[in-house]
Order: sequence, then structure tokens, then C-alpha cells
Amino acid sequence: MKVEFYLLDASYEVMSKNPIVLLWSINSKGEPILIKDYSFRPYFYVMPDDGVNINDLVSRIKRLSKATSPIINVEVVDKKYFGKPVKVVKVMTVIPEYVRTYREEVKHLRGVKEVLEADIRFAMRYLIDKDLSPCAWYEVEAEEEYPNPKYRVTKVYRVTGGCRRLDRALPPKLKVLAFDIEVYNPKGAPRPEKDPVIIVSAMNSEGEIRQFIAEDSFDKPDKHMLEEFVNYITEYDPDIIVGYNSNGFDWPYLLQRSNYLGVKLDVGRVKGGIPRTSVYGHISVPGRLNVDLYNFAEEIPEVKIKSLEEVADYLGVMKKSERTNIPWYEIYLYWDDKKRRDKLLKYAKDDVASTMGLAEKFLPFAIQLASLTGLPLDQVGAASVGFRLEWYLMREAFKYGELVPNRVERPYEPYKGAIVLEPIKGVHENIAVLDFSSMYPNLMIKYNVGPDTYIEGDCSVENCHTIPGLGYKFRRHPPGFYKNVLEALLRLRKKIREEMKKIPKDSPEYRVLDERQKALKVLANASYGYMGWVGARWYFREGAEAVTALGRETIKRAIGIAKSLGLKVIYGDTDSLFVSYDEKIINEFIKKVMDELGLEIKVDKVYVRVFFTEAKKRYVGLTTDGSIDIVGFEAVRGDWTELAKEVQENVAKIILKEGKVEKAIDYVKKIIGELRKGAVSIEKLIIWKTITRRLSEYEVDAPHVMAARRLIEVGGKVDVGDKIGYVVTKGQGKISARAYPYMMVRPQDIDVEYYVKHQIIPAALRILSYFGVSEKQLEGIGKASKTLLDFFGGKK
DNA sequence: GCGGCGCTACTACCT
DNA sequence: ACAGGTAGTAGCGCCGCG
Repeated sequence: MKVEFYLLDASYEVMSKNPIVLLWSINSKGEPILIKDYSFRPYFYVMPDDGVNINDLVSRIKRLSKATSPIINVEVVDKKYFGKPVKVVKVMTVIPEYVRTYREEVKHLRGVKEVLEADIRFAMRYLIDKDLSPCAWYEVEAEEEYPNPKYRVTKVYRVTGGCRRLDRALPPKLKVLAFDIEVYNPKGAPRPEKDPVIIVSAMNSEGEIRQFIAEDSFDKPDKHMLEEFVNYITEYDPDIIVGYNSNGFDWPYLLQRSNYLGVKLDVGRVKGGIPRTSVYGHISVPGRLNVDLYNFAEEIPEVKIKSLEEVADYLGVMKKSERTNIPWYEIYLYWDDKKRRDKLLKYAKDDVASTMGLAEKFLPFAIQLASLTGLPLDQVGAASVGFRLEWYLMREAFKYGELVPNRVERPYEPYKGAIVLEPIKGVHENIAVLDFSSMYPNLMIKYNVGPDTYIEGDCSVENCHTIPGLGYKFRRHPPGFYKNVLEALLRLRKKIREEMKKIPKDSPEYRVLDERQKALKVLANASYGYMGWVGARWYFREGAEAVTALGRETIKRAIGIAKSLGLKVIYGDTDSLFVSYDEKIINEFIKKVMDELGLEIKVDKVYVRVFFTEAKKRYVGLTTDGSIDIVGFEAVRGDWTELAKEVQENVAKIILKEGKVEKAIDYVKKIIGELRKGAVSIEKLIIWKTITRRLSEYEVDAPHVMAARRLIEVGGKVDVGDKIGYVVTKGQGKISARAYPYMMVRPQDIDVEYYVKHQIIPAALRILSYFGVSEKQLEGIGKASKTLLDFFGGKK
């Protein structure tokens, strides 16, 4: 019979010494089903040394076979390695774990150059070979098996025939369960062997919220509640479980705590299977997709502090003003005081509702990324950009008959990057910002850059591109791996964008396609960085170096064209140019760039006014719709106080919109006055900085490091990657000696003068000093400054 | 013993 | 744990100083 299914995840089990691939899926009715494939066997490739008798090697490999997992097939196959045809030996065994064993033995055989594709996990191997992607629809020839109570699914099938992809864009209705735990934490960081889980909140796709609450007993107060929660999960039977930082906190805590309590966290679709740590540091729940939404929040650069409430606020899921908030270090107080428990429950409810809200925002994109890269939904978020692209490349390599290179440790080799122009400082009016569209991917395509197209030695102009300044040569034909892959990605994206034009913008299909084209763009844009990443399987420094060299050449020639047309170039960075805006000339410029350089350049935006200091990568622009763009300055940095950022933004607005320097000065003075009066709340004075290594590894006692140490002294926990919020207190000497975690400081102990001198004044002067304003003027001792009119290029 | 200077460490940004 | 280019703050060692 034919079975239609939407693939969620793949895993495998070994039954009586045979591997069975398990395809966890949803059928057309939305029911969970399991499709088993008994026929697939693990394998890897062996690359022989040059001149080795391959048949002799084959027989020597055969002799390694062991009874527990025999080598069932050894054959010579034709593949390609970096584009060159090669004969390799394909070694097949039975039990997936034995790939490792045989790999090690084969590696040491005489005449073996390399062992390849032995590090691809079995379930993923299956998906690649069968061209199956998670989060896509298929139809397979299969037979129904007797129901097995071991699996919590409606039906179990056994694959009997082929599988084909269905052209169905929309996913089935997936059951999502959001959850969030609150833990008793009187000593700061909670300890699983001592501190109980006090509340578990769960919300399902139907919008129902359930809260599980600990008992008020001294002995294992959370045991019963955790059992109830486990029951609830299996009863609701979600396809996807989402949390916020659940891989980093909730799951590890639940696992340790349940271990201590003797509660079995039997929440998967395989009876008795418990969550366990898996690849990319994510936690895998058998048969379900455990997605940590924090991974996706990390990819929003606009949000600097990635707490659930900040991210939910930014995405419009739940406004900060509408939610109950309790600082984490006070949670236990709300639990201890029974009159305040209601508030704690409300807080927990808001958290889980926000989490579900984030799921609605992030999952559509995550689903597209999963179906594109072939990584299961629960891994795709946890995998870094480099790994996502790499999985995509591995799938493509299989289709081209290309062997996947091994990951090898290499030394870091720096190379030259892009050009950044010296800006012309001051205020400029009517400026267009032009960008090359996907400059690096297009250069890679145009010059056929890649490890397999690189030519050492002589090559004629008709046959090769030569990279300016480097002399590296890349053959023109045939296209290499990167070119093939990138063209396919860009072509597909173009096709999707065309399809989108045909359907209504508010339809679910439109949204799916939009998320898909975004995912395609992410992959294409990562290709250059990936090629220059020493950890990449397809690392190729000369290629990455060639791309940046071509980029520099391209932008230089574009500047030349702009100048020849009489456009004034104000600034430029990598693939962008800021030029005087004259529609006619700009159109001519765009055309000429296309004709002469063969690359597309487009007007990204037009600034009515834009202001530069002498610094690169920093400017403020007033757009045609009246909004202010701040780029690079303190106002957009997460490690400056809210107060300083606000001051700088307002100064920028006053200057660019109204041109009133005096007004800006008065405004800054007013804020300084308020600060000195104590009228500024402590939240606006917190400096947030990331801890990027273990505290013992720091060479200098920077303020945020000292603050982190002080947090640990009082029982707090600091992990690599955490942001520490500190304030500077009164006293003498180094700032680090006076930097304390904000929750440890009373408002009257804040060193207000530090904030005047090191936050407000520098942030304001960054812009105002160009207009002749001095620190003294902001401090109060007034002196006339120039008016903005003096600075508008020659106008009167 | 201490202020000034230059260098280094560190973080976060831009494309 | 995709790249290099850049700005900026604070710490720290060193120098000179009767």
C-alpha cells in the first residue's frame, strides 16, 4: 500500500543484530506514525594510495570482517573527489557502530590514503542516500505492521518499496507543546540535588495552559508534580516540544532532578526512552522534536539582551508592559511567601505563553531551514550557520557523486578582506546608498571559485580567470562544486520569489515561500565565509582570498565609474557605496556597472541627510520617511547604558532633523542634571557585557569580569556566553574595583559622576564635537558653538 | 608614589 | 565553531620625576 507521510525525524535501533531505520512521521490525518526500513546498511569509503592494487586492497579489507557485524560488501566504485574521477572502495557492514571500528582498522592498512564518509551518522546517511528531508511530504510503498506498544504512535509501517517526494508546501497541523520550569533558588543558582522544581508550566497548540505545582513538603516536594508532567506530555503527545533555553537549563535540570527523585522522564515516543544530549549540544527526545527557541533568538542582532521577555517584546509576542516580571534571583521569595505565589504563577504563565508566541514566530522559518538542509528540526536551530550550510553541501555532493571531504584540523591562516573607504566627515544631503546584490556569492559564480577549479601552474586566458593581485587561477569550465550549488540556490530563490508574486500575501502558502526564500538567502550568503572557515570540510583559503580580492577590485572599479559620471563618493564598505543622489545619473551608473562589471548594483536607500565623523563603520542617516538610522555608534551597541544610548539617539535626531546644536546641548545638560538629582532609574545605568571565556582565563581584570566574580561570590552562576549587567559604584581607583552586578547595588551607591563622564558625555560628544561642542559646554560652563548652517556643504 | 603614555586585552559592531 | 575590518574603553606596565 501507499503511505503518505510528513517526515519529522529519523533515528535507528538495532534488533537481533540488524539495524532498522525509524522514520518518525505524521500521516495525512495528522496522526503520529512510524515507518521502519529494514533494508539499509551502513558503509564508508576507502581511498587507496596511488598505484595500489585495488583488488588486493579489497581482499585485505574483506579479511577484517568480524562475526558480530560482518563486512557484507566490499566493492570498487567510481566517485569524484574535488571534481576528479576516482576509484574508491565502498565498505559495507551491518551494525552502524561498527563503521567506527572498521574505519580505524582500515585506516592502518597498507595502501590506504584516506577513509571517507565514515563520520556521517547512520540515520543521516539514510536520509541523504534516499534524498529524504525532514519537514517535507513523501509517499512510500509500505506494509502495516502489527501495532507495537513500545512505540507511542498510531500506526507502524514497514517499507517495501520506493519513496517519492510529494509537491505539498504546507506542513500538517503539528502539535506543539511549550514548557517552562521555575526552580527554588534561595542560594542564587539552583542545585538539582537540593532545590526542587516548583512550577512547570505547559501550553499546547490549542492554547490551553496547564501548571504543575510542587507540594509544600520537605521531602521531594516536586516528585509527584514531575510524574504528572511526564504523564501530561505523553497524553497530549506533542510532535514538537519548545522551550526557551531549554537545552541549556530546563532539560538538564529536569534530567538531574528526576534522576535524584527517581522519576523516569519517559516523555518520548519510544516507551522508556529518555531525553539525552545529542549533536550541537541539543537535547534529543525520542520520536519528538525538541526545539530550543533561544537558538533562533540568538540570530536577532537587534535584540541585545536575549531574555525571554526582551525577545517576546521585540517580536510583539508579549509586551513587557503587559507581563508579570519577577527577577530570577527573587523567585524563591515569591514561593516562600504564599500570598505572593499567585504572582509567581502568573509570571510562569506569561513565560510559557511568550514561549509559545516565539514558537509561532520562529518555527515556520526553522521548518524551511530543516527541509532545505536536511537537518531535523530539533538540530537545525542548534547547528551553527557553518554546519547548516555544510549539511546542505553534503547532500548536494551526494547528488553529484562527489565524496565528502573529511573534517581536518588546520592552522588558522589569515588573509586580506574587504575595503572600507575613509568617509568624508560632516553632514551630507541627498545621498543614495547603493549595494551590490549578493556580491560574494555572485563573484564565486562568475569566477568559478572553489577548491576543485583551482589551477596550479600555467593556464591560458581563454581557459582560466586570473585573480588580480594574487595571480591565482580558476578554470572557466566546467563549473565547480561551489558554482553549481550557488547557482542552484540562487535560481531556486528566484523561482520562489516569482511564485510568491502570483499568490495573495496573506495566504499561508505565501508565508511558507517567504520563509523558504529567506532560508535560501541565508545559505547562499554563508558560502564565502564557509569557504574561509578553517573548520569547514570544503575549506579553501585561496578561494576565500580570491573572493575578497575580486570584491576589492569590483568596488574600486565601481568607484571609478561613479566618479567618471560625476557622482561624489562619500563612503563605502565592502559592497556598498554612498554617493550623491541624482536619479538620472544613478540609473546610468547602475547600467554601466552591469555592463562593465557584470554584477547587479541597486539603490538600497536614500538619505535626506547623513552624518559621518572621521570614523569608518559609523554614521547617522535621516531617511526619506523621516526615521533615523544609526549605524555603528554607541546608540546601537549593547555594551553602553540605556541612558547614554538614549541621549546619543536624541542628539542625533535633534541635529539631523532640526539642525539645532544649541538645543542638543541643552538637552544633554538637562539629562545630566536629572542624573545628578538621582532621577534616573538604575535600569538605565546598567552596562551589559558578555563573558566570552572562563573567568580564570582572563588576562586582565576588566569591569565585567570583576562583576561576574562578585556574582559568583554570592552564589550566582556565570556561564560562557552569559551577559553580565553591572553598575559602577562610588569610590576611588579602578572601575573594575567598583563594578558590581546591578542587583547587588542600592541606588544611592551609584557613582553618578562616572556616568556623566564616561557614558553621557562621550556618547553625546561623539556627534556634537564635530559641531565644535566641548565637554565643558555639556558640563554646564557654556560657550557659543557653531550653528549647523556652518556645516552644510557651502549652502547659505 | 604617581600621572601620563603607549600598548594590549577585550567587546561589539559593519558588510 | 561562516570571514576580515574597525572603533572604542579600561587595564597595565613603564617612564620619568630630585
